[in-house]
Amino acid sequence: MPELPEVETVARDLQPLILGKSITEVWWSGKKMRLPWTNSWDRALEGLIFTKVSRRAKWLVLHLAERGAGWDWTGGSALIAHLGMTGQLTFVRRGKEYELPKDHVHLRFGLVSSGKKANGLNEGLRRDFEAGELRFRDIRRFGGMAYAKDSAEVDLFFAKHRLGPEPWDCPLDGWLGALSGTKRLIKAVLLDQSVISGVGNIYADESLHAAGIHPCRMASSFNEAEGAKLLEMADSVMRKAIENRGSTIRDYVGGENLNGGHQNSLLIYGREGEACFRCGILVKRFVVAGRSSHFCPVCQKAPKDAGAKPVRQRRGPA
DNA sequence: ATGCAGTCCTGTAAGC
DNA sequence: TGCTTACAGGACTGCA
Repeated sequence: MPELPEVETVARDLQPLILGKSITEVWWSGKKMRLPWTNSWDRALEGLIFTKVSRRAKWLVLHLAERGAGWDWTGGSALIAHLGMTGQLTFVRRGKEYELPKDHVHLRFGLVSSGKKANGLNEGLRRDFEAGELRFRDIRRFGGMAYAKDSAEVDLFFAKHRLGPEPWDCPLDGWLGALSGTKRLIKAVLLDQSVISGVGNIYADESLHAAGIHPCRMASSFNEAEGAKLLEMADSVMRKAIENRGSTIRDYVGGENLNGGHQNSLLIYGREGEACFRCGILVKRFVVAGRSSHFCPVCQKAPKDAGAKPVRQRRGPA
């Protein structure tokens, strides 16, 4: 499930692979995605050159320039992608297409080297100028891609989605204000992209565990130290996950179709019934804020009025 | 205005 | 063995 660290890994992988390449053709499966593709974008994209790959929260931004535009130019048009739950955005070298799964592929962008010498383009990043295709694959189609024809449209797109700051950009006073000003459980607040962006279910559980806070705590019950601690843990948990190239629970792959490595470092998510690494007590799982939530009943003390719905224990093999 | 439940979507695996 | 059903969850919609 791609969250900020997974999307950051895709961005870092893709940048050197597609930088300086131009789009020769666009193919769409015709299947409806969460972010609906529009046929008329195909013609507009042909001939455009990738100049930069960036990320905002869980969104990927593939910046494009018109042929002849300055190489250091990063404004202008862009392809914006969200990976949803099972989205994969990878660069596939020509001739290697059939080494990768071809089911559930919804968008393919044919790419060739622009043939231009780089003026100001970081030579170190251009390690590969082979032709190939940028491929969007998404089993559940909760993700999708959109084209924004200029920087104003890119800005409008992100304004519409009302993304809050990422953990490392989140001012403490704003965060504490958001906690005190809501009647929601802390788990729901962590997952609210307009309050703090980039955190999904996995890293919300990891952050709460690292901070020793139960997911059913009312956000408004936090004192300053608790709020600061949680923000600090969200920051460090995400940074470590980025270092490990994200977590592959099932379908996530980076921009080079490689699995992440952080799934082996998760301390609480997916560990129901296993011993807490800190205290040895068995990890529990409840549905909180409509999401499966993993926590340690000792390290993360439950509030007296915890109102989570118990989840039926999954039986292992007989 | 606020918060919650329901919805989408398909592969996987539990359970009968 | 084979079928049915529950589950995974990001972001949005609709309702109370």
